Amino acid sequence: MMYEFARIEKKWQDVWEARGTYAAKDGGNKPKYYVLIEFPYPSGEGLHVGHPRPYTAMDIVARKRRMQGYNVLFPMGFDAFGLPTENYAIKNKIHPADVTQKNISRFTRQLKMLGYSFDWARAVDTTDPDYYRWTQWIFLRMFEKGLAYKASIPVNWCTSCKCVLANEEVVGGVCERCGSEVVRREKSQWMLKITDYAQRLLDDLDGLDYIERVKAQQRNWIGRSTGAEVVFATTAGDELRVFTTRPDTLFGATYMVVAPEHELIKERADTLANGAQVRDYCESASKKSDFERTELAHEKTGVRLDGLDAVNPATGGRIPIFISDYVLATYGTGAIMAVPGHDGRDWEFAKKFGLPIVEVVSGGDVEKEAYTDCDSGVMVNSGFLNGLSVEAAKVSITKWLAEKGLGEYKVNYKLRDWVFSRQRYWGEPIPIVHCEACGYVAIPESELPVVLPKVENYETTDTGESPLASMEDWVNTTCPKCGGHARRETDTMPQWAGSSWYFLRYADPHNADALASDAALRRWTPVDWYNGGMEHTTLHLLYSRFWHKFLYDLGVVPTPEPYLKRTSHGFILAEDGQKMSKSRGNVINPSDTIAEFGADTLRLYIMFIGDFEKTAQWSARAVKGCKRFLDRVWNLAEERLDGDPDIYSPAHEKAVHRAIKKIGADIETMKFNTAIATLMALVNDFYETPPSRGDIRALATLLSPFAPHIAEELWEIQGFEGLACEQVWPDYDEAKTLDDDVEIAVQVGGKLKSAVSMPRGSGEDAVLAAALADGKIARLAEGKTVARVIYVKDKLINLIIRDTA
RNA sequence: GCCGGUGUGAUGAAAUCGGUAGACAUAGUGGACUCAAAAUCCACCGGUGGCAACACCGUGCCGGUUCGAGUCCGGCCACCGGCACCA
Repeated sequence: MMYEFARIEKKWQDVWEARGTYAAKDGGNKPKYYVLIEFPYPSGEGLHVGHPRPYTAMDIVARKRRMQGYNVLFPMGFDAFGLPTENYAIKNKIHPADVTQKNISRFTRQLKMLGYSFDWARAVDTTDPDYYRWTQWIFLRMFEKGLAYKASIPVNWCTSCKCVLANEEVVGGVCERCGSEVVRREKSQWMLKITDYAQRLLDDLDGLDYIERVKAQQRNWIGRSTGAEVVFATTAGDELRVFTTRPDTLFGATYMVVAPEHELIKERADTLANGAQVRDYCESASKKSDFERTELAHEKTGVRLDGLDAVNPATGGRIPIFISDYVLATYGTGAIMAVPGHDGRDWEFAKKFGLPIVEVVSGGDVEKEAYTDCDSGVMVNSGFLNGLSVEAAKVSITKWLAEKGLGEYKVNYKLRDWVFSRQRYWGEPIPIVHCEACGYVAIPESELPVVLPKVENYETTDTGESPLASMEDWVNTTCPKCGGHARRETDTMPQWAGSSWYFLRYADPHNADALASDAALRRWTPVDWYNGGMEHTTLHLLYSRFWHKFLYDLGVVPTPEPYLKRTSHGFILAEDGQKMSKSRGNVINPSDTIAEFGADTLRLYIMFIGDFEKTAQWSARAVKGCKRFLDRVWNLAEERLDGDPDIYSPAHEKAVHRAIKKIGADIETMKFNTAIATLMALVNDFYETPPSRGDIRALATLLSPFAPHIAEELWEIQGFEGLACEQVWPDYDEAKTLDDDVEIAVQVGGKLKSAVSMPRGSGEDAVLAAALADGKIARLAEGKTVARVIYVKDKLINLIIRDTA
């Protein structure tokens, strides 16, 4: 009989669905285990081969945990708000909600074809009003606590999406999504104060089992640095505050620089001798895109503020103030003290503008380049700091500043608040109205959800307003506070809103009274193991940690962190080594592979392709190898064998015990490729010596997390009890993994020369005797002295041989 | 520049602790089966020299530690990912 994968796969998918095999059970006393993968954005293109890599990996983990006796929650859902759907809808004149429904059903169908053990009854859809009601609810709690606020700030404006972007969405100066130019625009935006949580987001990483590169990237992104805030007085009586990580170099501050957006300019421009020139500079800086300002503008430019100087609080000397775009308005105070002797950028600027460079840390040559080392070097030209180390000087000057009321110890972060408004239609409405009398007012909880109205025209406008703004009947409303006239907020939330808490909803997906019940959250959260893409490390992963901490502070969730363990998969490249894309025509559709070889083959191949964490290249030829393996498995067991299903054959007992050990360990460390290699090697053994019924039982059990359909079919053919996927994960006996006789390598002078077979556990004397009895070794040792013997039990013996003196 | 990672056959890759480098697979070569092909099964498969036994070389490069280094240490080089005028 042929291995009819299409029939078999459909058959078992139907059985599992009918029996509710993979439902997470809210009762019972098994320990829980929550396995999570990032839910997909249901794009119009359907499933891509990139999707099954993380899904199959975590399906294997979920299946193994069930076999290990856990009550497993392994859910799936759809992150369905977002621009591609909206753009597709505009182009094809279909409502985004209809597009979304169509895409979700296609994704669901494709995912079911892969035989994943999701609990489909818990599926969530972020665009469902019953879902986004709670997204809005969380936003309102943040608004109450002052964490959601409106501010007019320079934002990143994507010229193609006609929409603002979060800092995290701007990559290399262009829009992360469409690659178009991003420019600065001053706009009033809803913001979320993620910066209030910066320190906790940083500190709590220490206790988490995240892969190191994820932790490192989040730490970098949060960007904590310590130093001091120092107050400089200006000759006009202003206080000019700066942040510095090197307060020790204060005596070397020979000028100051403020960002073009700094308040001081607005206040003082009129009083300056060169006010017009300063304003021109500001204007041209504001017109530059982020790209021009950061990537191209390494040549320093700037203008001195004529007639306004500052006083260095340490030296008492007058120093000039400049305006330059190398100082960022959004970091620190938007102003710096410039120490050209010990900062590369300040040094460059000082050289260009002919400003004095003072050495305050000895050890370099400040005329040649800035000396930035702070580990070695001694303070000079620095009054009371002279002779101190840099570290001691930092402490001393900070104390001095605090005593004089001129400054204090200060921590700064690169992390900025999260720009939370989008001028688009297909997102969650922000549940706020603006009342002329009361200002911004929250929609009462009883009126949630604020449902996204059906509009005729959801195209974007160049004015930077959401398509909702033109819906007069919807926009005009009454103020919940005073009953007067009010206008609804017409911006919507970014795509990252719904995904910031979706894993909580899986615990209790149909709850109408809360985002999830307290009991359900206590039962299922936190997530035990979360796998997702590296591209979400500073977006979704950081955002959802922030939301979760906020919910923890409110007492809504029981733990301060949402995910205990985080792993990440590599991308799948096309066969030509390029990224898969429609335009290149090199996209592999999983459905085609399933049709040709079956879901089990695809699952196996995508896991066998290479190191799970690394980028891998698709190979159609290698897919066939996995199909060949399953054919070989099929041939072994397609007819019912006789014999005891619980006893391994003497010929294979050792190999089976080893396979159980190896495969179990490999799943835990995500070395799926070597786990599959172990299965292949076991089957190769079975071709050399026919397996018993018990051996086949072990094979089907071990294979079942990887290739669940064929495992189930063989299970049935062999007449074993129950389902393969419901078996207990087998134990191995360490003693039975070991050989009675071992091959011991014999080295002479560290070089492999021979090998001897010895009983396991043999002592050095016996092995040495056997080694010397070996013809080749005897020849090498003839007439010489064995000066030293290194023996590694059961592995190797190394003889150091010298000429007899 | 900073942070993280990688470098091994023709190819994808293996190698818990420093202990027989190349498991498993793809491609290839030879054979069996077949009228033939495909499929399947069996064997070989890092390089050089040799009829062979065997010898020498071999994990990006240079050096070190060690009886012994793909693995540890120091110094380079190349590539990939992230951040970047962050004071």
